[in-house]
Amino acid sequence: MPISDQIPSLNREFIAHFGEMGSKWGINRTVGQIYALIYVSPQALNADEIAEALEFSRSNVSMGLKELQAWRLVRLRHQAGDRREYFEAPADVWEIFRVLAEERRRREIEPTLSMLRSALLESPSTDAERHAQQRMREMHDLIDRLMTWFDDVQKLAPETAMQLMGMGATVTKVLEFKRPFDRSI
Amino acid sequence: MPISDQIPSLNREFIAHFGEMGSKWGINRTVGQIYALIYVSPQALNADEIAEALEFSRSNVSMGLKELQAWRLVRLRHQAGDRREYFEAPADVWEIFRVLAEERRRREIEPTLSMLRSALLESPSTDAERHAQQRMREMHDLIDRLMTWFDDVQKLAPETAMQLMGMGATVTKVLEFKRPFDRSI
DNA sequence: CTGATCTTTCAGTATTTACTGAAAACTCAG
DNA sequence: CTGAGTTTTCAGTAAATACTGAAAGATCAG
Repeated sequence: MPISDQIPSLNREFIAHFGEMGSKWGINRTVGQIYALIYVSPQALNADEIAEALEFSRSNVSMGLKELQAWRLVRLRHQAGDRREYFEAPADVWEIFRVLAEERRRREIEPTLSMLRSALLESPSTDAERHAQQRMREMHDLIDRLMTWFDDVQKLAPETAMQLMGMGATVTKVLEFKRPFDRSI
Repeated sequence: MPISDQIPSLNREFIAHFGEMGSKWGINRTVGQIYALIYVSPQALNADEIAEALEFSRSNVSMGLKELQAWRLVRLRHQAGDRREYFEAPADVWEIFRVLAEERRRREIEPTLSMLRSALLESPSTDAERHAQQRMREMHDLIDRLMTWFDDVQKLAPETAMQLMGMGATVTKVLEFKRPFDRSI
């Protein structure tokens, strides 16, 4: 049964959107759609159901699921008396965000940081190199700072993090007020 | 003069890295390398210099620069008595981060938010649709919250934002302490 | 063990994306 | 205006990526 027969139009647009956006994030169309389908599904799905619903080849679904597992975006479950593997997306959206951020960090940020770190160990011999190294240091320091901060927030319980976000503007005001008295932070 | 002759090895690795990472971010290898070259360069570069240094075709450089301008990552300048266009990267790394975040938001987040908003206006008719809509609402609300918070931080002066980040852990402790007395935040 | 059921791998093909060279378009000094 | 210097466009080609079907590999009930 093809997607258009089985999936409500509400969900169809959601799935299609994830397919199109997929390439803007690091994943491809297929993977995006598989995730979207699982995300909105009320129960866990097996690979055949996904292949049928989205009209992808079985092997394509297998590869897509493998990638989604590597991203820790879907979870594998088994159902009693059924040998097939069922997949579901974690329910807590804050957890999803946290996992996504962690994975992107590991894949995209850390390699860059370590490249920068090793570049900063070199001794520049020309002015051009000295300038380049300074630029790299600035980039390194910003990323490093952002990551340290993110670490802190990531450790928070969801509710606390939400609180912190809700306070964005408030915290700012406190800082503005505090600055004249304490420049050490 | 090819890249290997002209560019110090320190910079070569930086440029190569940005090329490889390029595809993980939404840009391609060429665009990544052009940006890296401009970023570490002590002075603004023109298209011919870039094409020569990286051994890309002139037209490829032209397209790459167009894309970098669309991302607002490079700035166009003119030098006295020279008709050619010179390109440079903004010096302030915090500004670069801000611009990048803004662009990604505009291109990747906003379209998703508006898709979700319109899906939330539909009236679900089945249980499956009701469930899907609830999931979409959770996703919408999280993204919306993150964006609102980010708006607040984005408006800060760089130094204030840095302060705020430096306080990540501190603010948390304040919140943990505060919770028993005030649950309203 | 055996064979039924399910998953993964992979070589080949299709599709998409990136890149080039040639030509068109633009810009401005003279 | 003219034309030399410069940038952009675009059709064609090259390269990379995604997708498929067939076959191999697992797993497990009987």
